[in-house]
Amino acid sequence: MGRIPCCEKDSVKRGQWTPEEDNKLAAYIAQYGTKNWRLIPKNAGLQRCGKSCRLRWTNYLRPDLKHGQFTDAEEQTIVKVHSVVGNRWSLIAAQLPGRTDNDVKNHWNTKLKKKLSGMGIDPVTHKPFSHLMAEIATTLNPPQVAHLAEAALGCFKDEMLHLLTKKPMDFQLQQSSAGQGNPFITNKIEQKEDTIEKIKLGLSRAIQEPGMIAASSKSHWGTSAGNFHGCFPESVPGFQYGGPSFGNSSPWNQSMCTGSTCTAGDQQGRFHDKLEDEIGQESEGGRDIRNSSAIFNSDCVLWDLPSADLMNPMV
DNA sequence: AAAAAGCACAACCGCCCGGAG
DNA sequence: ACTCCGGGCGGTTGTGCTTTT
Repeated sequence: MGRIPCCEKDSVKRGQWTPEEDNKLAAYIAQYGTKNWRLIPKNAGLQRCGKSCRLRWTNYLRPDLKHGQFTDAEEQTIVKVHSVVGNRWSLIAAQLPGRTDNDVKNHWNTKLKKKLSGMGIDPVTHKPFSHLMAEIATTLNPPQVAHLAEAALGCFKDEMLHLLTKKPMDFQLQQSSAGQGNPFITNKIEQKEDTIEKIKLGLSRAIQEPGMIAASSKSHWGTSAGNFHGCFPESVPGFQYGGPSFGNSSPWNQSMCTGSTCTAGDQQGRFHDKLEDEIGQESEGGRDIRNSSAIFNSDCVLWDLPSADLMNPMV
């Protein structure tokens, strides 16, 4: 059975929209509105599928849309809301006037995910990678923990190398400031290996450190910088991480979600109910992620690396 | 200077869901 | 109860521009 297709695929045009098509669609909608998307392309004289017209309108032509770069504030909002509702792009976009779910999704996938990863934070759970590894490690026996550390390094090594070597100047500056003074290029490979070794050592230690595990299960990151042994970068220009989820209210922080197949929908729904209120209050009263800046004010404890060593958040 | 790789963004696809009739 | 439609979503592809090699 199944539904009838929204259009005959053979007879519709696909691909990039031309300015002419845009004009036709915009003019038609301005006159007749968006009542029936199936009829719109036909009536507007467009060889397009109704769904394609709807997407073009909602994602690009709508007059209230904002085009251009996301601001820092918008990025922070995305991260903040995402930490509460996950990949519900329309919900996130609703907090950003003039932005569409597709905009937000694209921006998330192309920039913000990398930015968070670069900060050592898992973009799915919004927890630091080290924290996640430690949580997993609590369920394993010591021999398995060692394997876990190896596996984790295998997973992250390529990305780490990418992040660490993307902007050689950072290394160069750090090297000279450390008084070592060797030319960057000749030491590049050695530095990579050295850094990987440091990460390896630190990660193994983190996973096996009982205090860290106890602390992480009790106090959530960002709420008590003194108890949390996580690894965060120092303040990133134009980007601050955190939000309401950094308190005990976040479903992520309660380990209900462990990946993209998160099943905590009910809880997320409840948090969503509070979301708009929270965001409203935060933007007005300043009770927001800026209060969790303590996170950014300590060097990485877990991996025994100064935060500048680990990541370049602006990659 | 040219080719290759990387990147950002627009657009599409297939599936699902809820509301209206 | 059923169909149709609009809309949401995750994933993916296509395209054009920029950066790197």
